[in-house]
Amino acid sequence: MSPPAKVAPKAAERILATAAELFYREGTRAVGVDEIVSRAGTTKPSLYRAFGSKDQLIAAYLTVEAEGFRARFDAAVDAHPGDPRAQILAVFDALGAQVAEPGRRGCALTNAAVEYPAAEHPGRLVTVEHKLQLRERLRAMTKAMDARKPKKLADALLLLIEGVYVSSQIFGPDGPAGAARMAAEALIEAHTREAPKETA
Amino acid sequence: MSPPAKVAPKAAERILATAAELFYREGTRAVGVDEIVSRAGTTKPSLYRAFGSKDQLIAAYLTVEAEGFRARFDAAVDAHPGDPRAQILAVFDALGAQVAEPGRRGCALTNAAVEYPAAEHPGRLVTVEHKLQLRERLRAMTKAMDARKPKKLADALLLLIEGVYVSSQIFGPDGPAGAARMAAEALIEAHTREAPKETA
DNA sequence: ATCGTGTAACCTACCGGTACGGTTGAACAC
DNA sequence: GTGTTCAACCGTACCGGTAGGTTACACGAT
Repeated sequence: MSPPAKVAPKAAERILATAAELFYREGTRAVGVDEIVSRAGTTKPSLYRAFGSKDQLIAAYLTVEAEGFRARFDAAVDAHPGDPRAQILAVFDALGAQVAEPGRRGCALTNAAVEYPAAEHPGRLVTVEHKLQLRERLRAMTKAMDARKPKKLADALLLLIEGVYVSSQIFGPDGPAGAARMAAEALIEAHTREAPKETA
Repeated sequence: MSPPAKVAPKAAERILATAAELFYREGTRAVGVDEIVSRAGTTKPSLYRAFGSKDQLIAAYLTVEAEGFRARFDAAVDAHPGDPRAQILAVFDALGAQVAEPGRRGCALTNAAVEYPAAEHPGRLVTVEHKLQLRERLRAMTKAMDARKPKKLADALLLLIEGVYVSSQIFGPDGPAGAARMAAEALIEAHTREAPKETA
């Protein structure tokens, strides 16, 4: 009477969920595998059978985080079909709301890249690919709004986004992150205004 | 004939210099005290006599980094006395040049704050104070240029600065950091333009 | 029989931190 | 000049704890 129903969360899932919470809160380097498995109510062999190594567990955690980011990004975009300017501003609104949540500590992907400078680290690879995707998506949107220099505008917006992520964890809730949306508007305006010399 | 001349660099100085290099390159959590003292040609007791703990050594390292930042900031500001707009753009130029240097990995202070979420960590305290100072200095400059919303403009510029620092270590030299100066100009322009209707 | 799991022990390496004893050099009395 | 003293400064050797990672094996359910 329960076709695909697994009521028992598998050990691997519990490990990943527990690791995600601890990794995000304290940083991946600060959390040991012993703590993860004991909080997940399982044991080290299960972790190593399912993920191979701590580094690969970190990569799996970051992959989940990247999917979450994309989901929020898509939600903001889908709320304003055909209006790239409104889409980007919605992204900034969602971003502002997210970093204001208690317990938030910026972007898990970015944080991991800071923690692991080595280019070959599995977690870093996930981060780099994700950020390249983000850059591309922003570029597509700035092109769609006929910005004068779409790549520059997209990069400027990306700087704001990363700035929001890191500054929100250094300054508190009243930090510079609150200026992001207005800045994004101003940058978009500056790149799309018909202005001094005009081009269509 | 050489009153303050010490040709022999003391152990503490060597430790701090070595630690600074390793900490910046690899992250503070990735570097053990054993590696520091062995590369510095000394031993652990010297480290603990001079700095008390690894955390305090990290704080000392970050203090040095903060002084370096202030020195570069001052140099950019002093190059354009009485012209806050040019001062800020000079800061962005210096920033762009700095993060383009090989081996650079963003802001040591910011990176440390990401590594240590705990508010009480000595290194984090150094970072938070330094960033608050930076915010204040930017505010003073945006006020001096009669920006319409000087605090918002200063915060937006701060977001760009942090964005440059973190994105430069995720994307390579062709990353979004290259858009920072232009974005800063646009934001300053937007905050100082003589309103929708133009006047010179 | 097989798969997923937990038990329990074990490994090497390294972590941050310390008790203690040696070396040096300037200051002093003679 | 010589001998003594004393405080910095320093290194040897070591501590307990924990890190990530591995092994062999037993168990229960499908």
